[in-house]
Amino acid sequence: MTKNEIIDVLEEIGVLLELKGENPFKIRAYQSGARALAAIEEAELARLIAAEELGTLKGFGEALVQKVTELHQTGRLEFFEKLKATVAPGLIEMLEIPGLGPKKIKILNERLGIASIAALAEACGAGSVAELDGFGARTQEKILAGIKNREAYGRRHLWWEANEIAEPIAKGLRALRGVSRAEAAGSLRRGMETVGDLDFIVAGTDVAGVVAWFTSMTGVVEVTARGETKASVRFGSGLQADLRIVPEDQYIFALHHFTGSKDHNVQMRKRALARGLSLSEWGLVPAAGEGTAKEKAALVGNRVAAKDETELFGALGLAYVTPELREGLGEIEAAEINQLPRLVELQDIRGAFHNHTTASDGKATLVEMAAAAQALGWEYLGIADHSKSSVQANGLAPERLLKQIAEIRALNNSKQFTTHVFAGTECDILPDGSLDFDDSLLAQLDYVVVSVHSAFSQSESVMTARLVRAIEHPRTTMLGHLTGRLLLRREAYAVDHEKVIDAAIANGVLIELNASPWRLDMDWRLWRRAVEKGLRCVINPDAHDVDGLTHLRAGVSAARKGWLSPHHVVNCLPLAEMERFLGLE
DNA sequence: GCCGTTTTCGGCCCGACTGTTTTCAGTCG
Repeated sequence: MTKNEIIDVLEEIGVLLELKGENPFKIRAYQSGARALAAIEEAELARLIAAEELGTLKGFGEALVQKVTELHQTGRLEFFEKLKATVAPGLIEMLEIPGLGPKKIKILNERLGIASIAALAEACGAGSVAELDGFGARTQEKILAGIKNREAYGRRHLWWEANEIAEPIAKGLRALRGVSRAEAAGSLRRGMETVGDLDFIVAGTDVAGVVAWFTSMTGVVEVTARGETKASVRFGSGLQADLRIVPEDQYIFALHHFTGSKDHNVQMRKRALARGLSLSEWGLVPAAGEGTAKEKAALVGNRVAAKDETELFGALGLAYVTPELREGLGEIEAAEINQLPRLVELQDIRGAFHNHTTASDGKATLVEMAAAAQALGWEYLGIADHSKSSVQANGLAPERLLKQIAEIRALNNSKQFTTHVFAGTECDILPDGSLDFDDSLLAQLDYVVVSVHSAFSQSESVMTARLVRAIEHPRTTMLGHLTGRLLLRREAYAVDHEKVIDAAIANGVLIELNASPWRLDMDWRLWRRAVEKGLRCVINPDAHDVDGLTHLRAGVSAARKGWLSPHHVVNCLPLAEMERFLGLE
């Protein structure tokens, strides 16, 4: 069994033990065992097991050593099988309902025989839940609402949409009396492609005023918690937002803590401990001595002061790590030796290539798009409307494309805009990997984007061969949206990323980082290794209207998560160099 | 279940909030 599969088993054991009402510290032992495994390499685990040295891992005693060894060697664990057989699967699902934890689920199961969400809903409807000790009418209502909302509200939200809500809230918080600093933390701040909820950290004194403002914002449909220093609200979209108010001198620690990620925080705390310090949301304090972390942090002079995150990282001997990199994927090691990359920024981008107009399925004309690009300060704008096979997108037949090329040349000659317009196409990759236009037509264009818009359900090997064939076409400049995924809506089609990346490198073809908030494709997790192997990136907004050009920002965010520097991203080149790159001199 | 001794048991992270209680247990992060 692989390391990740073993981690999953340990975590599931933790959940099952929770439902059985086991000793919480035993549960934690399994959870920390899973975390310890996550921190080591697959090969290291194999070596430790072979050398019978697994027990040297912190948190691994006799029981965990035996269980992990058994899983690794046989792929099974009798203890786990037996445990699973004693817990109804419906109980695990019930943990997803807010307000229900293992204790309450256990009572529901033992007293009312409830073993599924359906049975729970029924019991709530009949009023029998409210009659249980420790339950009441409010709890019963909350459970029912939780079941009802699970479908609609349980889902994640696009970064772009969440950010559009978060930005004005952060601004509003900062404008409040008694608030010195306020920021959105969490996965939103890390630039994750989707976010679960919003976290706002506020440094301030007028605590009651902040809570009152937060819970009465427009768009709030429900206040799910309201306390002195914390509050939670829900918007109509189902998006939840949490607020935390802390004293000014703890703000940086709270901001860092709630920005995460969990893996990053675990590594940071470990590093602090190795230096005799304890890092938490309250501060950075000596690890030894009496008292809780909060009490220690409250002692003036005890806490390491940090007025910004640069000082926080500095206190642990690290260069500043930008939030996008805080995924526990080597950023601490790089920060330790001051080898973090100079990441690409929105201001580095000089233009982009994958954009549509009213000629195909865009909502703005060529002139409107050019005007918008100029307003954004772009040196160049590439127009790549759909090709004829994309009938659903009003793809251009050869005559219409020729006409558009002439229009673009005329627009450039007119000097109406300082932004130069490149004539391109988003040419369909047909199911067999051939392109939708003849070579003679493609040769008249400044560049060619090739993309898949049909036959999504091909097998991985067929799809991979199809993409590779298109990449090998001599007229191909860049590959559009590698996997065709639509975040939260449509799965990626099956494709061997490695083979496609290798083919792109071998043929000098760019792979696009499609900046549409629904795509962000190719995924940021693949970029770091790909550019190390020699791939070059182009960040394209795939704009279908004037506003769509601003999606570039989401693409830059994803590029930063992929450790990309300006020299990896060709549309950081100024116009003259870009023309040379495209062979247009 | 793990750990570290004051070395085989007792402690293990904890603060905030809610709802049900009337002094606190359960949940959440």
